[in-house]
Amino acid sequence: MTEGPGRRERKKQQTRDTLIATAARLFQERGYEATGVADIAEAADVSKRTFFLHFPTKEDVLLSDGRARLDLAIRVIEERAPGTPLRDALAASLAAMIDDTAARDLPTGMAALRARLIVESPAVQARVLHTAFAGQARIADALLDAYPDELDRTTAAAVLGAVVGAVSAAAMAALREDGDPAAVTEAMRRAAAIALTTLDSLGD
Amino acid sequence: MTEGPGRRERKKQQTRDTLIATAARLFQERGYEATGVADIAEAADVSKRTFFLHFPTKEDVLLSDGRARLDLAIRVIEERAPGTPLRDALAASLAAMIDDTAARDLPTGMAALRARLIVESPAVQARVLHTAFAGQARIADALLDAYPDELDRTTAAAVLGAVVGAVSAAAMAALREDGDPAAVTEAMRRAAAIALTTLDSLGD
DNA sequence: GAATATCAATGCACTCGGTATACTCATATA
DNA sequence: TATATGAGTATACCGAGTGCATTGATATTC
Repeated sequence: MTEGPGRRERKKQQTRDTLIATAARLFQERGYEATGVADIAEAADVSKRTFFLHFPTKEDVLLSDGRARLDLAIRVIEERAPGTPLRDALAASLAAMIDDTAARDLPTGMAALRARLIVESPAVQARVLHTAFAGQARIADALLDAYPDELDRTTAAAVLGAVVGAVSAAAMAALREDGDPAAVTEAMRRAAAIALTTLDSLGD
Repeated sequence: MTEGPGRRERKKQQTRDTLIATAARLFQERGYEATGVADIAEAADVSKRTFFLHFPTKEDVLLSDGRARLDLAIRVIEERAPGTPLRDALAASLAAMIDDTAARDLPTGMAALRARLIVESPAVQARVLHTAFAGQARIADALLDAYPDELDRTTAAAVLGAVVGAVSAAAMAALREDGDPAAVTEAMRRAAAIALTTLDSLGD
């Protein structure tokens, strides 16, 4: 009895993977706006209805791995070593996300595609921002749980907003200037470092 | 010959104002999602097509005054007194936006409505974020123009991202906790102050 | 091993935001 | 008075996303 998911679950996952790969290819070839959900479904040989069974919106097919990355960031905070200072926990959480992106997405070219589409499609941009914002709120909650004596809810939100805002904006600026992935990653790290200084002034 | 816009222009403005007022009322009464563009147009006694002649999307009818506020922020930076330190210029720009919001929107109830809709409608939330992000990039450009020796493009983006991100996240958190406008404004000011400390570490 | 429950996927009709086109008519201008 | 402009209209259309009833493969129970 090999554990693991059964055939049904595996087929479901396969459908999902096919949809992601197909969408990525079509977006690459024709551009985001010019590719309809019906086209993706057609090319993946499933119904349009099936697409929406797997992804709530067209944009989400691009952000499929975002939740895993968010979980990672939160886990880093929750599983910190006892006595870890707030600043270090947040820095580690950020670094984990950036490293994970660099390690997983950059080689596959997914990061590059996503970057291109973020720059060229306002709809994607809006969706990414919204997702990031929601994720940042969850991290803020985790941080508040972990350091209840040093933070209140609004301050936690402000700190996370500053950090995520800085990283996002820097990444976008770097993307627009030159798309080199290494340069973008470096810009994100620098922005994170800058924004983390907000924590140094908290005990006033 | 009274100067000013002619009758045509006045009627156009009137149509626009009617649309904004009608939309606000309907959103108030029925909620955002439950109100269609067709409903708004119908209630304002114009065609649906006319609505889209005035506003590019349904969300934009709520954000009609955003551009003026952005122009204000940029003007504050451009018209700073010679020798004003970077930090003070940015702080003044931010304060001007927050004050303008408090002064203009809070009395009319428009801020309260917008706040309610931001919290309850993901679509509005995404649109507001996107607008804020685009605006923040323009302020970053203005800041870069004003202080070319102290900033590079990525750093300017990071700093503005931190500030706007902090203020946005804090405002949202305060909105969710209790909708009191004074509390929200106060949270925004505190977040701005926190995020501005990023500037203290720039000369390293 | 047959009966039954579950659930991914389907087909279809529908809503709604947004657009294209071709038009009307009041207002502005010469 | 003649002409040009541009706000608003009617209509048909597109694409994203949903509701609903159905099918068929896989999982579970007896």
